[in-house]
Amino acid sequence: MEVKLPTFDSVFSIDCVIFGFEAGELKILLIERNEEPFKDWLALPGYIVEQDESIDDAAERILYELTGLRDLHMQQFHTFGEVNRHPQGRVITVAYYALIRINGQKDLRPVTQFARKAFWHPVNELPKLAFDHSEIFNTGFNKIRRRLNYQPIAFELLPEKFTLTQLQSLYEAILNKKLDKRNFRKKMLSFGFLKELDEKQKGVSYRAAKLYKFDKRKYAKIFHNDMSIDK
Amino acid sequence: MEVKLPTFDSVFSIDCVIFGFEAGELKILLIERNEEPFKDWLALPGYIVEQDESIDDAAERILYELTGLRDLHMQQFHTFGEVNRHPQGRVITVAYYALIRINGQKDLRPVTQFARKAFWHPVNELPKLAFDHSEIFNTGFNKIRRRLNYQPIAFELLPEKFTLTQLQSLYEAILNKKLDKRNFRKKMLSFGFLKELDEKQKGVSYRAAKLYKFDKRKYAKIFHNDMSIDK
DNA sequence: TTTAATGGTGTAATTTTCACACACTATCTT
DNA sequence: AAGATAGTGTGTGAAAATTACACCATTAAA
Repeated sequence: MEVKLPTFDSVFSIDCVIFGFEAGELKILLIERNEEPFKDWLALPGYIVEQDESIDDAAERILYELTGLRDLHMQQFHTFGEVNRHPQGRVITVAYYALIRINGQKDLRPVTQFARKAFWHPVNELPKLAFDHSEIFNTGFNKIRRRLNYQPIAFELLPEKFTLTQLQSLYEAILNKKLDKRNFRKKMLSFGFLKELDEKQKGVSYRAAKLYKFDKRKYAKIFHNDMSIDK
Repeated sequence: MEVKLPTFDSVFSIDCVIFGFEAGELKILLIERNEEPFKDWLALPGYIVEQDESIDDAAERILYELTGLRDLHMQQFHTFGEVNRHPQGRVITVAYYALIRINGQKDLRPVTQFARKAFWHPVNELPKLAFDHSEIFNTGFNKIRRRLNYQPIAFELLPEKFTLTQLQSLYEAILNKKLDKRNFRKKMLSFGFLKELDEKQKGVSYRAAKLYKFDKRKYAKIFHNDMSIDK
């Protein structure tokens, strides 16, 4: 059974790679497509940009429509423009990423019929995705890995109050390697933008860890410049 | 006198920020436009992507048509998608950069009528450019400044054989600060990818400096991995 | 009270970064 | 040929950052 699809001329689209961290695992947000092409496939949340919206606005709108998530701070990271990346015609897509705390309460509700559902999936063992979305994901993952070194992106993935162990295991998940506990703590604390709280973890069946907060104001003061190389 | 211009729907374009280094100064390639809008203005080389070419291919073609330069290694660095960035309609542009040696011999010849001429202009004291090209330039300049720290891009700007002083002054031009000569040399040589030649500079009226080459193969061996943070 | 699980801590060796100044060489000028 | 000019080339010590490494402390559950 052949499905006849419309084709189109130049179209812009947006695709989103949204990272979350839950249960010690790094995850991304996927949707199950409800439309041809690639009906029933898993894909990154993505759709077509309208005439009268900037691409940044489009990214926010599209993510919301497909997943119900709003007000993330998304950043563009690459544009994919191979001729045949979309079977229906010429579609150039601008890829965005964001990092957010996964919030168990809020569930993910697509607003359009275009996605059947949206859900978190561990970044390890990702299935094959629609279009060139696997490649888009990989490019995005490499970007945030690099960016982790000079931007405070990890804190967007953790709850407001977190333990140093949680922070470390997030770094380990992103960088995909083990870090030394003592050195990690020493270094993180030396930056001076972590605020130690008077609270402790609750509900654990072992010694409770201290909680910390990321202090944006201190961070901004410390790093008005970048951390460049030489002198 | 009002000029009536066609408008268009979604269009992709490419704009190129091409860096060169000459006479101790960092320069970029500009064109003088010969078409409305912004006729007679200075602009980055840029034009519209065809239906049947990838954006990477388009970047090469467009740069060639507007400046006569070919076979550069261009890399995309950002996509600009504000709604009103182009007065004639919706144009989303993917910006590319490249770094090349300025070669006095070859002159710059636009192949299309769209550019009246193409020429090198120092990055300091840039005039106001057409469209949002000043912003595109700034974004690109910041990108290469950062990339200088982890990619061997400086060597693309120098002649094949160069002195350490030339290399240092290029770094200084990009980073816009003075570096210490002894520390710079020590560090550069410590990387191990500079090959010292038996030749010396010629035609200077002072002690001639040793010439060096960038050794791609050694570079590749040394940096198969990235230079990440911690352990 | 024991066990299981994780929290929390310090030091020494090594490497990297940084600040800093002067003698050398080639050419040009007089 | 002597001196001026202009850029080349080199080393060290202090300070800071990075790395490797192991054990006791605390809590809750069994």
